[in-house]
Amino acid sequence: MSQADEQFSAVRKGLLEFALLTLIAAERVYVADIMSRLSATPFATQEGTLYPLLSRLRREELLDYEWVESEAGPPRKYYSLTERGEARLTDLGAYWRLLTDTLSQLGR
Amino acid sequence: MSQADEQFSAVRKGLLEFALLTLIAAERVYVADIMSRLSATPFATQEGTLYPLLSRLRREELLDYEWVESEAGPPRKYYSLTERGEARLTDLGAYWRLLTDTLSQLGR
DNA sequence: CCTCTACCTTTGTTATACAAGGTAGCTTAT
DNA sequence: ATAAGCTACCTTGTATAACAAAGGTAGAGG
Repeated sequence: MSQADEQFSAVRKGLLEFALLTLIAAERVYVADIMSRLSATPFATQEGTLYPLLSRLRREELLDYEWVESEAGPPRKYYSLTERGEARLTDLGAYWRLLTDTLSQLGR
Repeated sequence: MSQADEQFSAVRKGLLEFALLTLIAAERVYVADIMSRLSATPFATQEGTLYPLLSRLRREELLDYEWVESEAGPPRKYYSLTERGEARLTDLGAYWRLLTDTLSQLGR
């Protein structure tokens, strides 16, 4: 995967937001969960990438969070989608399909 | 579309190479043809974007070209895929499917 | 010689990704 | 008690890359 990642990084770029919104829409997660869920996928990433992205999405009011006490250790920030976030995810899905359709039409 | 393009530019970014290889695999084209074929799609772009991309793909030996006389005006450079180019296009298609599958699995 | 077509380069902006470093709460062991 | 260690939060700085806009060369035809 590492070699492929190098070669296709441009394609993957910008899709982390899509992956992240998709994941958060499906599960209530905090950062360590996100890292873990993405680690086995092409979207595997670092904290230093994830936090700024989460901050941006929060500024755009696509995400919300709540503090949740942990059984052991410091409290955790669990993320969820706002209504705007769900709308954005829907739009991204539509855009993704548009790209797919366009690519398939260019191939004729 | 212009508003959506702004919002989703990160997703579109990096896919121009994929779109371009797909198009050139399907048709023998020169730059004006490419601009025209892409103009009605999310991949619409400028000469200043296209030429450097074509140069890079040629350096990577994914593309080849041949000069063809025009009935009127200067000769045109028609592009085609090399064997490596076709292999790359196949790989991109596989990677695209991987991304699609991953996204769909994250949404559960 | 003027215009059109077609080639291509240069420069600046923007966004992403990553690596490294920094703060602080909670638990455990001495 | 208190120090050490773990978990979890987050920021800063750097490299890379795509994109876009503008500018530049040159042949063919009227």
